[in-house]
Amino acid sequence: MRLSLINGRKKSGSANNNPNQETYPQESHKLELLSAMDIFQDLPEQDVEVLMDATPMLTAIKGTVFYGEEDGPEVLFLLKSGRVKLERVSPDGRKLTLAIVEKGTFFGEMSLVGQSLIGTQAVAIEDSVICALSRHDLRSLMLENSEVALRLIDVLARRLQQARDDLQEMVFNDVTGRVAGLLVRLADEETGVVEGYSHQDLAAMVGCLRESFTAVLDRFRETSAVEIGRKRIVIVDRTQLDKAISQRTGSAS
Amino acid sequence: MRLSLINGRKKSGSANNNPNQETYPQESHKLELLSAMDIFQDLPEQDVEVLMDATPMLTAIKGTVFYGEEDGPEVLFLLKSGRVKLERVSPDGRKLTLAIVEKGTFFGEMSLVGQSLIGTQAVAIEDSVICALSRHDLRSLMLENSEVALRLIDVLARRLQQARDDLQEMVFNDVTGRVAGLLVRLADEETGVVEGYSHQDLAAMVGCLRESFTAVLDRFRETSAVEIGRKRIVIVDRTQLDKAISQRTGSAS
DNA sequence: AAAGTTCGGTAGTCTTGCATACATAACGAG
DNA sequence: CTCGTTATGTATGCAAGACTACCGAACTTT
Repeated sequence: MRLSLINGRKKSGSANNNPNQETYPQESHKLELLSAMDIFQDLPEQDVEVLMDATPMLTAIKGTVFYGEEDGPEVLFLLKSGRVKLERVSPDGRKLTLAIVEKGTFFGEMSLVGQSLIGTQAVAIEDSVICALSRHDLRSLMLENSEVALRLIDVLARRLQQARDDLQEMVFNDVTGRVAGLLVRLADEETGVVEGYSHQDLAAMVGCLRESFTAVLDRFRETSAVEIGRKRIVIVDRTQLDKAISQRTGSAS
Repeated sequence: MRLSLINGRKKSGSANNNPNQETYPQESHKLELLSAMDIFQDLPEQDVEVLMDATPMLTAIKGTVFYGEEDGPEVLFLLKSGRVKLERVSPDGRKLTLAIVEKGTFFGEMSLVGQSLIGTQAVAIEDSVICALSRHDLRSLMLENSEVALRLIDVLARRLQQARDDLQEMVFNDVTGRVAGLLVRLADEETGVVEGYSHQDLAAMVGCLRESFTAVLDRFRETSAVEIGRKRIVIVDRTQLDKAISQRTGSAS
């Protein structure tokens, strides 16, 4: 399925390759963190400072479900650092991962509409620092700073396109094709490595059973398309994966 | 699946119950039509007039694929009257209906991003009158009128939620559940009538074969949950449909 | 009214992937 | 180093639904 990483802005302001090095947030970090947000790029620094005072900051450690157990407040979450997974849970406990949110961008957009993220859970998959911007504050921010609104629209439009791509892939492709697509999308461009996800995690992204995922993966291994390690998959022959994808999809995006 | 009608604003300004009565658009209509758009509600009338001059108007007769054969211009479409279906087509010809757009709202939002509606076709399912607003014009409009941007954000956020709901329903529900959900959503509140869609159309909305749809529908008929006519389905016992939906989904929305 | 086209009903085969049930291995905390 | 936990490998029955192949009825176009 077309599930993709929801990226913040590309150019990473400063070099932070040691996510674990970062400790609990301090006021001094806030300014830097906020101005790194994708939707605040055009915002003058002084406005960011004002914003800073209005947004409480919280830290979620890896594995925490920090939103979604029950209806939360109407706020837009700003992910400063770390990574967050948005997922839906069926009554019988199956899970579907809708998206993975990377640092520098927002989530919880339903708060914009006055509804909270219905039925959606937000889970930190890495230690994360998150701001909560109230609906009201965001609204007045956007009224005064149209550029922020335009950025937001831009991002929302992309995500809508993305969500529809996901749906399309779910309908037109079988599990094999979806798994292939997922691997290609998750893999590191250079090395072809997909790391940090269990089969369970990956299965929740393509909407199938863990067993089915394992089986598909194993078929790829037999044909030497991939190599498998614990929580680690390496794409060896990408052409095979590509072929599996375009079986029925054609190609697209 | 959760596929829903994308509605314009509820209160229909004037009484137009005779869509077929309406002929080709005249300048005199334009003002009225434009101010009925959901995203232009807060716009002062004079601004609407300016806008009016900038937007070419076109008419698409029922059945026309007026966008998507090849990449079109980067515009936001404003649907003045009629109805439009957004669909994806797989290389082997299968179709998936993403959404049905009703009059008074927009579509083609991807154009804002510089990506077109990739792989998406827009088909008029009723004779429709459509405006095309250029990316540039929309942008300047929003910069001067933040309320328009806010409305747009509101609508986009809802659609994103909707698209994710669709995805969830596709993954968690079987065809029976999806069909039940679709019927309930499409049916007239009062009468329970779903009219104007062929089995083929409906199958494309839940992402299954026409034959499968017919089979499911027939099972509902056997248990007297629905009555069937040509291009017409009447929900008789809604509780049965509801039961089929919540089999695995729980409920949601 | 004749021909063509869309619509809907049915039936049988075959594949996919779900559901279930274990088994084994790697890891991590004590 | 041991025990509990997490991650992964495998196997098998079974049902849903895709795919294929028709057939007749209703509509519509000329």
